[in-house]
Amino acid sequence: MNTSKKNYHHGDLTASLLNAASQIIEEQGVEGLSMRKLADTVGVSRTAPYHHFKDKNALLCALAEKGFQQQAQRLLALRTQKEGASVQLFAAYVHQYLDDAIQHKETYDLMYGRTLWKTGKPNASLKVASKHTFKCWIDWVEVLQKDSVLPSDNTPLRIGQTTWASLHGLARLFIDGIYLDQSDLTQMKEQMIRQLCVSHLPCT
Amino acid sequence: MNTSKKNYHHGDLTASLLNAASQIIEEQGVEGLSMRKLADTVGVSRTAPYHHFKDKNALLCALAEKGFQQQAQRLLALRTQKEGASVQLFAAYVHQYLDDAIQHKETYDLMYGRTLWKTGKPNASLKVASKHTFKCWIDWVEVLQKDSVLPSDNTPLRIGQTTWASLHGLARLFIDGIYLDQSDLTQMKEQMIRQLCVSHLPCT
DNA sequence: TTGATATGTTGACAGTGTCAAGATAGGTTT
DNA sequence: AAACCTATCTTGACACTGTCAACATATCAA
Repeated sequence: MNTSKKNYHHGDLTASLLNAASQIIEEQGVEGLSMRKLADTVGVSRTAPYHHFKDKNALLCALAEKGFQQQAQRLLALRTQKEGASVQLFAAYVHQYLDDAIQHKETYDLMYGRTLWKTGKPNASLKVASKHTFKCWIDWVEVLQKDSVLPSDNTPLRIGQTTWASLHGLARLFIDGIYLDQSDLTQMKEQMIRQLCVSHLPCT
Repeated sequence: MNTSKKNYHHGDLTASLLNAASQIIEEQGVEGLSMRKLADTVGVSRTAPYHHFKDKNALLCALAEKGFQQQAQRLLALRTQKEGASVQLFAAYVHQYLDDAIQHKETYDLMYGRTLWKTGKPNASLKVASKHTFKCWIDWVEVLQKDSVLPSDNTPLRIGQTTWASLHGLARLFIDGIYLDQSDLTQMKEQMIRQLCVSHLPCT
């Protein structure tokens, strides 16, 4: 059929490839993933994967897409979780976002790195998934603005863009190995929260 | 001699390689640079460059180092330039930093990308150069704190780290092709400045 | 002149992504 | 049941990559 591959020769190569690729990337990064090695780990010949993914790029897009879906779900969960003040929820999100990004460095890099967005061509469905994730973020930003957590001197889009850019930048510095001191991270996260929130400098 | 290569066979291969490589990278990015093509453009055989650079990595490090030196000089120039209020100077720097990063995307990526810092091993002298550039930044941050442009609720190091991370994040989003709308950039830069500066919310 | 050393060359090896041509196995149609 | 189509997998091949080893030569010092 179309969607569900039955036991042809391998079983379910599509899924096996995605799983193996995901693991290799988590361990060695995108640079460590080669189609040939991947095929070898799964136990098929070099070109077998090309019957399931047009390209190496297509495989990576599919992988990244899964990451975006997970992140979108996490964002939605946060919005519904109404217990606790918004400020603390936001602070918790910042911590979570960065911890998560750093714990899964390589996946984060796959999702937001130039391998997919610049060098390769992002898939149509990958674009959709990432835009949806971003929309979830913007929606939450709007709420945070109403709760006076984030500044209201601009549209939710702009505030969402710049605040996210800040988080992204911090994440990248650690992920790319420019900053390495994990001990700095905690303090930087807290400073970043102060920088982003309205309550940054309490007016009297 | 040691430093100045005279007219041996080629003339000055070291410099020629750096120039050609720099140009290729500006045009096609790091991914578009291959040692073989580079040697070909310069007009030598494939392995000739290896007598001037131990590695492809070493060549890239040398290239990035030049970038850091330029940036450090620009930072120093800003600090001595005392005309105009500090706030406006800082705003101008933010604009310049991002415009420059985006205009020379590929060089920026070389300097701060994972190609050098994560995948490859950054040179000893590259580390020195980048640290020096960063120190220039921190020194200026200290001044900006005293001028009440940047917040003083933390050390110059921390403030410097987080503010720079924000700029870096914004730069990366455009460089990596995640954001493409140049028209958004102007507004995002201005919002970012507001986010970073103390005057963000004027206290009455 | 005699070396030493810096610089350049060709040949080779292992690795990469991916196309083309052929084999086979599964499901569908007659 | 036989015939056929198509999804899947295979081997072979090509052009590309970084870089090592061995060899050639040009330049400078003794």
